[in-house]
Amino acid sequence: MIRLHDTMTRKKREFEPADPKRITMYVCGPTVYGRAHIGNARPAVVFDTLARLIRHEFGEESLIYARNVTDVDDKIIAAAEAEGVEPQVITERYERFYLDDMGALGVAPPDIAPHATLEIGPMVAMISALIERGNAYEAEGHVLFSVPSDPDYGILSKRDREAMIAGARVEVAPYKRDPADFVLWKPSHEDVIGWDSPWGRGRPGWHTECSAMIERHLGETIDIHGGGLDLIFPHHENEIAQSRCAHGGVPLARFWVHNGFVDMGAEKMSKSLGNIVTPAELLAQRHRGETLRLALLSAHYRQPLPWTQALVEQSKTILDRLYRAAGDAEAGEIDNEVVEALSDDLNTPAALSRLQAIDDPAILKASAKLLGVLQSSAEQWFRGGADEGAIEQRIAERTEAKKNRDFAAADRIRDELKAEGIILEDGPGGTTWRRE
RNA sequence: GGCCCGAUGGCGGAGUGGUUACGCAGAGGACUGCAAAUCCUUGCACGCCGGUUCGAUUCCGGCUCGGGCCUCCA
Repeated sequence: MIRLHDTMTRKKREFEPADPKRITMYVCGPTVYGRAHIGNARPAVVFDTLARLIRHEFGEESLIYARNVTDVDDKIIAAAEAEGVEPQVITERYERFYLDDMGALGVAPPDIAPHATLEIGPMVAMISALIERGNAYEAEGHVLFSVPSDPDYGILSKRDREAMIAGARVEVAPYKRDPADFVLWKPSHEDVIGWDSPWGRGRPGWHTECSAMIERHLGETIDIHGGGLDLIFPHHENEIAQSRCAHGGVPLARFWVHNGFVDMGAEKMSKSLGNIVTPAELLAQRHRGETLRLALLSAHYRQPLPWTQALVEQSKTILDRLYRAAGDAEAGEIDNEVVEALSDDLNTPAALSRLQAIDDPAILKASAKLLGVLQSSAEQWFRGGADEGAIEQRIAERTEAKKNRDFAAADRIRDELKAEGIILEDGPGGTTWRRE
């Protein structure tokens, strides 16, 4: 039995899918205009882990996991203009980077990766439906969602109208009937990417994409909708409003699952604060993706996670030990306590703790797979990518020096290899080596 | 200002009404030419003030501090 915290009710509840043979999960994916940072990676890793758990619990084929790609957006347009290229050049490049980066973190591709630009038809259809139902209106080439038309608006973020108006940082464009109304469709000038629509040439607003893609690929009500905490308002609130109103009031998602932030110091890591660290940078510094993944799973997904060098190093040490413990074992049975820990609202720290207590290599290997770690061979982890021949030769030289009790020479060789990222260890059976 | 979340040892981090996980780092020891790895041993905490209770880190209230959202944001 899996229990999940649901943002809508702010409580942990038993996760009972509507159809255990067809569980639907949608997670807000990247807007592809720049390189993902570690904070962006957290939801990808968290929901990848949740997907592993669900598949373990309900069967490999039970889950349909969709993660969208936002490939039309004002930031993309701006980036394209800045480089003097077509938006597709930007979006294709950064989607490729995103998949590479997430792949390095052991994140499996989702089952479905809908692209906003390929879903314009469904979006136009949904917007039209909202207009027909009186939940949206056209104004100066824009189509806006009428917030006052939806009495349930605010159910997820627990905001009432007065609170939202008190906030009043919303742009009050002259064509808005109500300050809280948000854009479903906006006009595009001739030199900007756009599609023909009943309201003229334009492009969709961000919130619309997700609602339309969910409807088309997964259905009117999905089991799990995930994303970062910062998406609760306005993005998910708006998705809910659109979908509920377009579908006669049926709920959009049965569970709303939100991950906390990765922090730098006391603040969240974010591009606008300029305090980001990217997986690409860390990987370039010889850190392994698996290390970064473990670091991201070291705190419960709803807690803030302070990102530090020490955390990365600690994660590496833990993985070294796990790999030594697992050796070259084949995966065996999965440890039940690991499953139980994960089943309790994806308690990865508790699962990791249990993992470190498993002394059967086969069970360890199988159980670690639920967390998406320990899936290489120990040989690959400790030695992969190194120039074995050269290292063996240096070791032979050092062994000779040791035999002659020339410890200065022996230590020099060891230090030189250390500088190249190779650790030598003398054991009863001779000298062995591993990558740092 | 409104809404929301958090505060656990040097660090990371679970959890619990009563003997307070686990990991990293540290200390001591074994082993080693010295290391590394491994093994053994080991010190260290529940923000403040009240309340409920036989008993609170755990429940309730207040406070302080920190963070998030309210604009793009994982």
